[in-house]
Amino acid sequence: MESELADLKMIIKELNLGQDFTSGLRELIIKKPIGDNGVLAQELVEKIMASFCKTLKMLNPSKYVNEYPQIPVAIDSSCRKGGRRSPEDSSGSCCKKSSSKDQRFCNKKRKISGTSVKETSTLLDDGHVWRKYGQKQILDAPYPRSYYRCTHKFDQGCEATKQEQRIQENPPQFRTMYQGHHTCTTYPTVSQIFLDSQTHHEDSSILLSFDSNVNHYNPYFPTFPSTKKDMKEEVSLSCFYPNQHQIQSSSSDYFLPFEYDYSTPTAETFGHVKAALSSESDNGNFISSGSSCTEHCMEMMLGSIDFEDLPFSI
DNA sequence: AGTATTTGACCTAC
DNA sequence: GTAGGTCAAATACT
Repeated sequence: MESELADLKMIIKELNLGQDFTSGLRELIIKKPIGDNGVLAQELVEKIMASFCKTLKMLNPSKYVNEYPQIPVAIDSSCRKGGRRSPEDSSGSCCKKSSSKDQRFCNKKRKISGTSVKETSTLLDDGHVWRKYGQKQILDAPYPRSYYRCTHKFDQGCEATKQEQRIQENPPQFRTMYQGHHTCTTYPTVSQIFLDSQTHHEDSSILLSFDSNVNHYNPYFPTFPSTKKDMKEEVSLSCFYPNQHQIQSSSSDYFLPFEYDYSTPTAETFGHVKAALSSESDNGNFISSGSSCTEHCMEMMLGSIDFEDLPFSI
């Protein structure tokens, strides 16, 4: 029995390694698309990732959750579909009152590992869709703490949660604590990638895609931007991170000339940026530049461009 | 009507 | 025993 458990642990460990390697490969492909086969490669990587997740979910016994926190563990949604449950439901079918209560707090162990804390002056959109499920007044804290879970907790078993709490009124200061990793297949928006890049890669760059062709498969931007307003908000948000904002792509339809310094906007560089935003093609439009874009530059861009008049369709 | 938020109650970890 | 995290009915919103 013990040796079987040891074997299972080894299998899960190996699968986790494979998952990590595939994740690394995905990042590489996203950063450096490999020509004509790039889309196919991205699709294959997504399928491999899905396969790893599926296998790990099947193998994962709940008692290993703490030892392998990166394993996505799906909750038995058949016992809690649709969020609300009528009182009579609790006495029937799979969720008898006692077992329901047993399950209710099965994940209630206070999470210590796998957390990250951010303190910001504003409550920024982190790119994920959260559902508020509680608010609590905390002892000796002047402001209540809000509890959020990933909106895909029940449909995809995503266990990511976050807590938000105002810690100061003037100037406003908020503390956001993230717990768990997103295992849902809703890909991050530009702002999320940007926030991640702040945490993990000092010199990372981002790609702004204004692709309006829904058939063009791009796993990181499946629906972006869904509206022109969304796009404006995404671009606006990036203004908060002026020194790290780079617009870059190696397979762009539109290149900003590299000989210009886009960190100091001039009439000339503005013309390039505006033309890039306004251009259109069948394969989608990309802006590419080796220069970083400063907050000032982004603000001026936003001020000078009428987003409602952009030619691509939504 | 469907979805999201609010909020008091409940339960567990400490 | 208490503080903090979660549930779920009620309520608000779209």
